[in-house]
Amino acid sequence: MSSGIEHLVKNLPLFAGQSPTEVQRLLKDAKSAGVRHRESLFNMGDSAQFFGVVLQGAFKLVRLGPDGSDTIVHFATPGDVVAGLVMATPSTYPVSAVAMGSSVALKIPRQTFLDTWSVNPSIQQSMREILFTRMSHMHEQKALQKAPLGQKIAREIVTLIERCTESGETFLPIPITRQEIADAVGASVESVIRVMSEWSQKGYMTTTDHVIHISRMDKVLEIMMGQIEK
Amino acid sequence: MSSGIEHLVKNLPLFAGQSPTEVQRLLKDAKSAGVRHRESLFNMGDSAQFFGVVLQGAFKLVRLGPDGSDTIVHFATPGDVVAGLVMATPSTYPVSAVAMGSSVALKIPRQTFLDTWSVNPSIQQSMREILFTRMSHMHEQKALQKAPLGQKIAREIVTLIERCTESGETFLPIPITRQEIADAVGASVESVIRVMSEWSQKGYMTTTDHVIHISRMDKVLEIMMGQIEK
DNA sequence: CGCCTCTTTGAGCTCAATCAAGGTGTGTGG
DNA sequence: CCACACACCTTGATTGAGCTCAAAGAGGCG
Repeated sequence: MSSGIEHLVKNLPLFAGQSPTEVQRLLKDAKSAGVRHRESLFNMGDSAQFFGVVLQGAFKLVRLGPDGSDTIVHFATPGDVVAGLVMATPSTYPVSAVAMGSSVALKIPRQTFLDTWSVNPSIQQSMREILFTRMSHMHEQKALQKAPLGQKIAREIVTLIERCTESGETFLPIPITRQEIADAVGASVESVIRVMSEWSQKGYMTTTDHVIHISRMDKVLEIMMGQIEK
Repeated sequence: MSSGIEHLVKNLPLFAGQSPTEVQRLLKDAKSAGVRHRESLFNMGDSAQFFGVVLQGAFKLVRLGPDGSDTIVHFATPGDVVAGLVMATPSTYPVSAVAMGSSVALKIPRQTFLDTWSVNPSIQQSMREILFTRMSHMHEQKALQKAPLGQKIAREIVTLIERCTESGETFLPIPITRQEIADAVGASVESVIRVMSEWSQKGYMTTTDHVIHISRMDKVLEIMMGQIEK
């Protein structure tokens, strides 16, 4: 464990209630890894030797479609566990984890998972909660399949902001491109741009350096709820 | 536990490797419940007092959209665990589980989960695998969002058949309506009918009493792979 | 300056949604 | 036994949201 990381780890809800010595054991052979923008923590298809806990920044979990276009399956934000489910059985990563902006993650070896994590009920509990959140999110998204594109985009942005910031903030602290939003909601870049440009023109939000700032959260929430047309 | 159920339980991969006495404990206060076609095992919003293990038939996990239309989030088939994730914390069911055809499920109280399941690493492992499968399935589905409707329907049917039958079978042993397929792939009934009617006319499949039988699996697989137009 | 990534805008087209109507089979009650 | 409701399937006509293709502007960087 490098210095300067401990405090980040301490604050993770994931480890809440664990004794310091137990945390030691849970992090046996763990390394913190800085990953630069666009670089990946692990790649789809690689043998899954470790799982990750996001400490800073964000990672997109990407699956390439058969045609080459890729789909963003999840945005992993600080506190999130990635590839936790694949540790159970020897296998390969089902997705790639690519950093969005400079990011930091703990890389924890599979063996530590098998030895320590899988027999710690409290950690298992935390991981179930994380999974549950992710699952709910996917379900909601599925339920919105037939909703207009604007609604999907609004929801994606809003929930991402909620997950990344102290409540009340109105900007998304991770750099995200229109293409990434498109990959996340299952739309084409052009369509995403058309929708979001309109919002910019109406003064609902601005984008600077790939960072989205919402100025009219009320309006965006209305769109998200489907109470507004377009 | 009623009679005639034991053998079903014995064969579940979920309990593989558990000693008989441990199985006893895992099933403390569990009841097997027969549920008739269209009736529900539990409803979205109800306080989550128990989770389920599907023994026979199938359950659709349904979420109602805000507009009233509902979305099928998952088809739970024998061996599947439903509402397993919500046992961790006291909460309400995030979906309804509705039987498709006469079905049977074990209802296992939350307390048993907390006492026994959550501290049994081997069971936890099995549940992780089940979750992983479900997660993969959702990811795949998300990756197909932009694929033509036929491809989505074909995939849904084929994977459902795989999960419900010994490998090699070519029919879906649970009664499913076009509406349900539509709700599962996120399309309108009419569109599903148009696609499937064409397949029937071409002799790829037949439907009798809501049971789908595939006669040209080769063709259906080609459609699923996107190698065929329409 | 050329290359790269990302954004933008326009034009045309297509797939699937919607609306509307009708058909079939089953159960139910008079 | 008929009538009626109900749940599901089918077909047609129309429409529109979003996709595709095409072209080009706007920063950042070696």
